[in-house]
This record gives sequence, C-alpha cells and structure tokens, in this order.
Amino acid sequence: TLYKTGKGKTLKIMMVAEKPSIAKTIAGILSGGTAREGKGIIKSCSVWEYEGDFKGYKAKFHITSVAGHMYSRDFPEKVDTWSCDPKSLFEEETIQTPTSKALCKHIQTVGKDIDFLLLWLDCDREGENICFEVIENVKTSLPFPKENHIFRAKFSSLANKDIKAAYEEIIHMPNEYESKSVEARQIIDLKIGIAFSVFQTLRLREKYPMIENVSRVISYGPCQFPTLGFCIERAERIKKFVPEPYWYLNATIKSDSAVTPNLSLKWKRKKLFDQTSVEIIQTEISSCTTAWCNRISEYTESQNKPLGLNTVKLLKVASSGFGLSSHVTMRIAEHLYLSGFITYPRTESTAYSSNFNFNEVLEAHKSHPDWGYYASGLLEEGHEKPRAGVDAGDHPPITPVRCADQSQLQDLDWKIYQFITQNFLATISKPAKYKVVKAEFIIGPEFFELSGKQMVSSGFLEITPWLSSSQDVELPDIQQGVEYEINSIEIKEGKTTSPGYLTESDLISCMEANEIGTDASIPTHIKNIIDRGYVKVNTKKGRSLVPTNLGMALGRAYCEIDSELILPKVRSYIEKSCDAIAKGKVTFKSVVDHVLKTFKQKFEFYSEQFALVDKIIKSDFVDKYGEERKKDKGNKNQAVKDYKEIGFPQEMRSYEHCKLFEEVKTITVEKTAHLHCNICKNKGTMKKIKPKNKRDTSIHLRCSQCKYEFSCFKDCNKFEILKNGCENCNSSLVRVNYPVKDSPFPMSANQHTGCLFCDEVYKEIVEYPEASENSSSQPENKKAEDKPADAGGIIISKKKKR
DNA sequence: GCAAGGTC
Repeated sequence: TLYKTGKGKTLKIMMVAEKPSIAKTIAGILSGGTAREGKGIIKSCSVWEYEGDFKGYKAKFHITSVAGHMYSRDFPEKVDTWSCDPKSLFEEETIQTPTSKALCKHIQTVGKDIDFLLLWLDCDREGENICFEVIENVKTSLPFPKENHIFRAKFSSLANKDIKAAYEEIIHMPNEYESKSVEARQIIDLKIGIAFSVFQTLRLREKYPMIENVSRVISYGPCQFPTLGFCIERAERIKKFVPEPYWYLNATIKSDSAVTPNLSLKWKRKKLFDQTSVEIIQTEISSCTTAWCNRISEYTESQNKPLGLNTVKLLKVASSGFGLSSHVTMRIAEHLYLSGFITYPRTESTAYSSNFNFNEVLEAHKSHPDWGYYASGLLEEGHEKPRAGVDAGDHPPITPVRCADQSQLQDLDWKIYQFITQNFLATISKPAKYKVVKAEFIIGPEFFELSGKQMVSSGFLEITPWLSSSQDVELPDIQQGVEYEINSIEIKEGKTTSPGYLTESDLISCMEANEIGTDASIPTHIKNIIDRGYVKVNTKKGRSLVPTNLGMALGRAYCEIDSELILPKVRSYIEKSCDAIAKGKVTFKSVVDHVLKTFKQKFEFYSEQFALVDKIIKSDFVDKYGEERKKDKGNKNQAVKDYKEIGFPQEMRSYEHCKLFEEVKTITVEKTAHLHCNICKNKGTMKKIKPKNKRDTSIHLRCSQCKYEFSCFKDCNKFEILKNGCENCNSSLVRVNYPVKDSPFPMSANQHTGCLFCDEVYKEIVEYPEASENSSSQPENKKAEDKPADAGGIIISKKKKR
C-alpha cells in the first residue's frame, strides 16, 4: 500500500554509493553479475543497470555513485572574507556550493522519475551526510511522501553476504542526527579556521611584509595546529634536553671457547646516575676472582606476524622505509587502486572479514617472478589464520588484487605494491621463532647477565625480512653451577641522549592516537604545515619534521595566549560536541551556538592579545630572519603574563566547566578489550585491582598469570582499555584522562592514548617495576609472587602511601 | 588566498 504503483508497472529504483568502485561491487553482487555498465553524464561515475524485483514488484535498478561530498561549505559570495571584520564571520551565514555541477546533474538525471531511492553511501557520519546531499538532488522526482520512498542500506563490509543482508534489511531514511553532526563540524571548522587565518595573516603581513616570503597565508586550523603542536613539543624537549652522565659496570670472564675467549657480562642494574655508588660497588666486588653462573634459562620467543594493512600503517612505512611523504604515498596508492592492483587504500581496518578469500589472492600471485614460490607454498601447505586485528567496519585491509611484476609498474608504484603484497603474504604466514638463552652470574652481591638469541624458524620474516626485530646474537656456551674466572671489572661511563625530531611516521602515530584528522585527511594536514612554512622536512633523517622559526613562534604565541587552541583538545572538543548531536543528546543549534560562542570569545581574546603575538613573531621569527644582515637586534622576550593578570575568564581555560559536557560525560565507552601482560608474553591479562590504601588514587594493575603488578596514573580522571590493539605487542591500547592542571602528558594535554608497554609517553610517566628479578625472563617461573618488585636497584612504588 | 572532510 505504500507504493503507489499501477499493476504491471516496472519500478525504477536508484541506488547511490559513495564512490564508483563501490557502485560496481554492489551492482555485481545484487545482480548476480548480470549488471550492464550504462552511460552516465560523467565519465567517472558509471551507471550499472539490471532487472530484478523489489519487494515483490518488477523493478529496474540503476546503480551509480557520487565521488565523496557533493557540496562544500562556504560563506556566501557577498562576504569577502579578506576585507570584512573576521570576528563577524562567527555570526555570518554559510551556504553549500556544489563541488561539481556536472555531478549534481548526473544524480538528477539518473534520479528522474524514480520510485525508490536506496542509499549505499559509506556507513560513517560523512556518508550519512552525503545521503542527504543526494536526497537534495532527487527529492522532487520521488513520489509523495518522499520519506516512504527513501531507504538506507547499512553494511559493514563489502563481502557478498554482507551486501545481500544489507539489501534485505534496508531501513527507512538515513540518520539525520549523524548527518547534522557533520554539518555542525563543517560550519564550526569553516568559521574558526577562516576567522583566525585571515585575522593573523592580515595583521602580520601589515606589520612584517617579509612574512610573505615564507607563506602567503598564516593559516590556523583546528587540525593543522595540533599537528604543528606535536612537532613543536618534540623540538622543545630537544632544546631543553641536558645530557645526564651515568655509570655502569662491565665485567669480562674467560671462556673455554677459542673464538670468544673473553665474554662480556651485562650488569643487571643496567646503569646508575651516581658515580660514587658505582665506585663503591666496584670496590666491593673487585676482590672477587670468579663469577658463578647460578642459573641458565632457555626459552622460545616468537615474533608476531604483522596485522592486515590499514592506511595509517602504509603511510608510516612508506615514510620511514621509502622516504615518501604521506601525500605522495596516497597518490601512488590511489593510482594502484584505480588501476586494479590493490584494494581501496583508505581504510582503518586491520582485520580481514570472516569470508575473505585468501586462496583467490594466493592463486593470482602463485606465478609471480619474485614471490610466486612463497604464494604457492602457502597454497600447498595451507596458509595460517591472520591475527585478529580491528574491524572498523569501513573497508577491508589493503591487499593486492591483480598480479604485476616490476616491468609493469613505475618505480615508486612498484615499491608500494611490493610492500603491500609482501605484507599481505606475511599476515597469513607462521610467526618467527627465536631461541633465547640467558645466563645469570653472581659476583659478590651483584648480578650480571649474558644472553644470546638465535632464529630457529623464520616464518613470515622470509617474505618480510625488514620486520626482523633483532639480529642473532651467539648463544652463550656456559654451564650452570660453574665458576668462571674474571678478567676484569671496569666502570664505564655513558650519557643519556636527546630524542630526535619527530619523524613523519611518529607524527602520524600522534595524530592517530589523538584523533587529529582521519586516515584520508592526515596527509593533507601534514602537507599544510610544510607548505605554510611551519615545519621543514629533513629527508636525510627519516623524514623528521623540524619546526621553523615561524612555526616555533606561532606555537609559542598560541601556547601563551590560549594553549587550548594548539593542543589536541581543540579538536577533541569540537568532535565531542558534534558527537553529542550525532547521538541525539543535544540539538544541532545548541551545539553550534555554544561552540561558536566559545571560539568567538577565544578569538576576541587572541585578537586583544595580538601585541604579544606580534612581540613573539618579531623576536623569534622576524629578527632571526634578518640575522645575517642586521646582527644582534637582541630583543629580549617579555615575561609572559598569567591568565589571571590579563583578565581571561578563568572558566574558559577548561572545558570541564562547560555545561554541554556534563550531559556528554554520561556516554559510556565500550570496554570489551583485554590488557595483555607483556611480561609473561601475553599469556595473562592485566586486571584492575583495588589499591590497598583506600585513599590511593592510582590505577593498580596485576597480571592474572604471572602476578606482575604495578600502579600508575595517580589522580587521573579516567582510565579506559580500548578495543584497539598495539601493533607492537598485541596488548590493548589505553586511554587516560587527566584534569588539565594535573596533566603529566606533553603540553599538558588532558588525554593520552597508547600502549601501556610500548608508548613513549607512558614509558616516561609510568614507573614500571622490573619484573621480579628471578622471573622476568622466565614466563613459567612462579617466584614472582613472593619477590619484592624492586629488583635491579631501582626503587619503585613505595611512594604511593599518603 | 582562508578549514576539514569526502573523493577520481
């Protein structure tokens, strides 16, 4: 009864996907391969046609696509952003302008006289928003009431059965809340970005015309500035770094081996920062003539194969391994994709779908001149199951499709293709196995160690040798319970070394962890801060990103006037606000009004304080720019005032005071993941336990298996174990929130996400006890429980009592 | 000329 169709009429059904490749896939699946490629108005967006039935009626299907958003958000033409008062932009209306008029026409033409519209746009918020853009173009063609003739397909993968299921379970209308959340983000980003960019560009250009030599525009954006902030934070750490000397003992013993008559033992305390202590210990054991081997442990260590490849990982490898900018990498990947060599290159997923046909890919590659032998090996012996990974519900991991040899591809295309294929083969190979032997020695009261590691089975490393985590170290030829003659016990000196500049690969990790940008936009943000002259790329040092004087000056100015504008929270605040719309908790209008009001105040404050920006730009950038010509213009920086002194409303400093977020805070986060213990090699799970002292505000964790235990993140607001796993060690990522004033994180960020065991920031903050002396290297050793956790001379976790 | 998000 819903369908106003005469008997015997053939229904016209239109389906729209987000991009041509998906239209083709869907057409193929739903038509059972019978769809014909028809002509549309645009060359790039084909229309696929077939006959079938729709809810029991005869129907002709027309499947086509858009190419991303159909509209972009702009100010109306009458608004000249370069000559108006930038502040007024916060209240200005915004309009949508078609990204391509031809594309709108295309959708309107295919959509002429349709009975039903089925929306197959990507199942994320952007896709939901594009649904409404499509509707805008066909709404007059639809029968009344149009809502009854519009359907949304919800699919989580492009696999045959998932597409068919989505077709059977189509729902009425896309989600308006989600779409509105995207619109809110567009408006907020547009107004903030252009207001700040125009304002500071014009003011700085007026005062310092030479700034145009560096960049025509001094842009600000809620993604590009946190991106710059990460680079600056590292540069600041390098600047402040003071090398610290340390001392350690090195003992050598005589061995029976003719090849290695001298064996060098490692001190279990590793190093001490107090020279006298080391000297005292040396004196104490200097009279010893022998080292007694009290224990030899031998075990097999395995190295996990890689996960399915997602975009971020590809970008990181291409940057650090091939020296390619992420922008260039994406261009290459897109080219490979459009030529049919690889699957869609923009994906967050590292998990293959349950019905992924591995053998089909292996078959396609079994005759390849370079890796054909390996692919056929996997076909003959049967490949391994891939690691679990994360299914983000967008696209499958990046995998090879068509087989190509080196002669068919350009140099860079080949490199990327080769990497993608080898990584794919590795993901379904056996893990690599090493034999590890550790010998512990006692000299007086001191412990020393000698260890060796040898690969016993290469597994996936045969096809991806660059992933090898360690070189072989000869196994010690030592016997337990034997005394070895000491040759020497020397004190050696070392110095802590400064970290290097942030590499592009590190930056991508930072952005991903702090949710700055998306897999598709990360390359653009990085390119932006390079093009604007805020950072320079050092290609000789693994594409490390060195902030320029201009970048540093801008960073300092923002940090001192309103650090929130350059911290990752500027983005998370906007995202969180828009989340609330998407979840239907707050209205579109209330969020947009509130966020823009907040940022308008921030903008007003920034413009009022512009004298300070001017001062910093002058001293840190302009004066240094002309350094060669006019030496010593040494303009000392003025002491920076505190917020209170300059009258900035205190409550603006922290979003915690913002009413909107009291509502949002009630949203719960899924916690289904396990925090694997990396001490007992992921056998156990770290469980949160109650601290003994009720007033202790730290998070206490203990491994269910080896009982390794520690506490961390005193006074944090929130501790979440995420579903995403660490690439390195397979443990789950951890997200920790702090009030801004107590934040231990770089740049007082209020949040950090990373692996508890591998993340550099956590490693600095958390005081990990060494796994108890007698058990650390031995997963099976039960002694862990009754040993104090402060082996190796490093004192830990006694400070928690208050 | 200006943001960030899609995409070819």
